[in-house]
Amino acid sequence: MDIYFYNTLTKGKEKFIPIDKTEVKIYSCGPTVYKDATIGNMRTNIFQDVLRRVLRYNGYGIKHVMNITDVGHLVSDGDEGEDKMLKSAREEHKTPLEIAEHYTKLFFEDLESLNIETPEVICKATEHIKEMLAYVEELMEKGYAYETSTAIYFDISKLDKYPVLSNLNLEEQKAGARVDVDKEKRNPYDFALWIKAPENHLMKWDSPWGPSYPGWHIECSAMGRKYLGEQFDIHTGGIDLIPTHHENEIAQSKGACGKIPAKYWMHGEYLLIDGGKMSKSLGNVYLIRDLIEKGYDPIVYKLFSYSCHYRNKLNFTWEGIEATSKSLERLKSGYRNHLEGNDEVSDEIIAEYEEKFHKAINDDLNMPAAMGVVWEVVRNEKKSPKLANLLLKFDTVLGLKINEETTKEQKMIPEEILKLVQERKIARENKDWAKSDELRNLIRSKGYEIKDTKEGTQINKI
RNA sequence: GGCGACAUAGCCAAGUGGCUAAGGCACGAGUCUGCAAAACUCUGAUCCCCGGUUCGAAUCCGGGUGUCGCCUCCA
Repeated sequence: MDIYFYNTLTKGKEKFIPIDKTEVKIYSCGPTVYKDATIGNMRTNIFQDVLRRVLRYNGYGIKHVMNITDVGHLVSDGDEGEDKMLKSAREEHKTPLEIAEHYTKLFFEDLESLNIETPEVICKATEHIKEMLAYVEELMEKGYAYETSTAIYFDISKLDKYPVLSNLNLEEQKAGARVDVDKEKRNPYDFALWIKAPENHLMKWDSPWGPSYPGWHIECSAMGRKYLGEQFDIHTGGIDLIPTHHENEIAQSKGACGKIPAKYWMHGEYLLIDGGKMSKSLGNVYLIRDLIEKGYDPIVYKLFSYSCHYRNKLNFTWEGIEATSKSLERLKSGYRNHLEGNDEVSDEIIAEYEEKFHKAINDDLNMPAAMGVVWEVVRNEKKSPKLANLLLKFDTVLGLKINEETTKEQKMIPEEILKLVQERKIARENKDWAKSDELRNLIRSKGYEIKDTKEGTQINKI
C-alpha cells in the first residue's frame, strides 16, 4: 500500500518513495539537554515514533538518527533567572558534561515510559566536533562562509534561494523586530557556523580560528551527513525548527553538497496548554513526571496525542487526560474480552479492518482515523481471539502496550490497604453492608479504589 | 508591521465535492450489582457568519468575524 506524507518542503501531501527500498533513512532533531524535556517535546517524539512504526508496519527497515545537543550557549552573561535548571545545577557545582548526562538520562527515561523506540543511532554534538569543524572549513573553502572578529558566518547571499521551507519575507523582516548585534555580518540573515569563545566560556575547542565552539545548526548537517549520507529520506522535528534551524541546515547542505539533505521534511505541531502556549511564566510547563505524580500511566499521554493529527495543534487539559485514561482502560479491557471470547469471525472481516487501519496510518499518519478503526474492532459484538490478535498487530504501531494489564504503581499496593480489603471481604461475606461501605470509604480516603468484579475485588490507585 | 494555522455535537476530534457527517470522553436511559464502581447496550450535531462556483459543498472561491501560533532560544 502506498504511503503519503505531508512534505513541508513542497507544502503538500506526497507519495513516499524511499531512496533505498530496504532501509529508510531518517534524521530527527533531538533534545538540547540542559533542561527537562516537557510533554510538548514528547509530543514530537511520539510523532517520530509513530513514523518509525508505520514505516516498519509497511515492511521497511529503518535507520533513524537522533542527535543530542550537548553544546551551545552554556554561560548566559548577566541573563539571570532565564534558565533555572542550569542555574541550580551550577549552584550544585556541576560541569556542563554532568548537566548533559543528567538530562540525557532523564530524556531517555521519558521515552521509555512512553514506550518510544530508541533510534538506531544516537549521536552527541560534543563527540563530533571534528566532523563539524571539517564541515565549516569546507564551506569556507567553497566560498559560503566568512570570518568576522567574533565568528564564522554563513553567507546566505551565495545561495540561489534562501528561505526554502518557510515563507519569510527577508525584505520585510529587515524593518521588523530583528536587531543585529554583529555589524560585521554581510546579510542580516547570515547565521553563525562557528563561534569564537569568550574568555569565560565553559566549552571550547581548538580551531583554525582559535578557541571556539560550534554554532546551533552545524551539528545536524555534520552528523546527518556522517551517518546517513549527503541525502536521505526524511527529516523530522518540531514546527518551530522550520524557519531557523532547518532552513539553515538546508543552507549548509546546499553549500557543502549542493543539495537539500532530505527529500521529505515532516514537522510536528505544537502542544497547547489550556488553549494557549506553554510557558514558564504561566506555570503551565508540564513534564512526564507530573503525569506520573498525578497517578497516570505516561502511556495515557501517548493515547491522548493520538486524538489529534500531528500537524494540528493539540490542546492539553487535565480533563482530556482523565478522559483518555478511562479510554485506555476500556481499550485494554476490550482487548481482554476478545482474547477470552470464542465467537467465529471471518478472515474477510479481519482483512477489512486491517485495510482500513493501514489506509489511515499511511495517509500521513492519521492516528485519529486509525483509532476510529481500533474502536470498531474493540466494539465488535463478536468476541474472538482473532480480533485480539488484530489489536495486538495494530499495537505495533500504537505502542500502547494494550496487552499489559496494570501499571507498576498498581502492583505495589501497601500492606495496610490489602488488610482493609481483606476485612471488607469478610464483612461482605457476612452481608454486613454498612461495615463494607465504611471500609470502602476508608480505602478510598487512603487513595485506593475498589471494584468488585466477577473475578474478585480489584484495587486501583486513584 | 510581516507570515501562517485553525473554526465540525457539552468537551477532544476525523472528514479535502455526492451513500444515514468516524471515533473517544462527559451527560441521560437500560442490563448487571447488596449498594456502588467497572463492564456492556442504546441515545445527540447539517458542520462560525455572508455571498459565489456546482446537478450537488462541512469539503472549492471571495468577504467578514473569532481563536491561536511564528517572525528571538524553543519540539
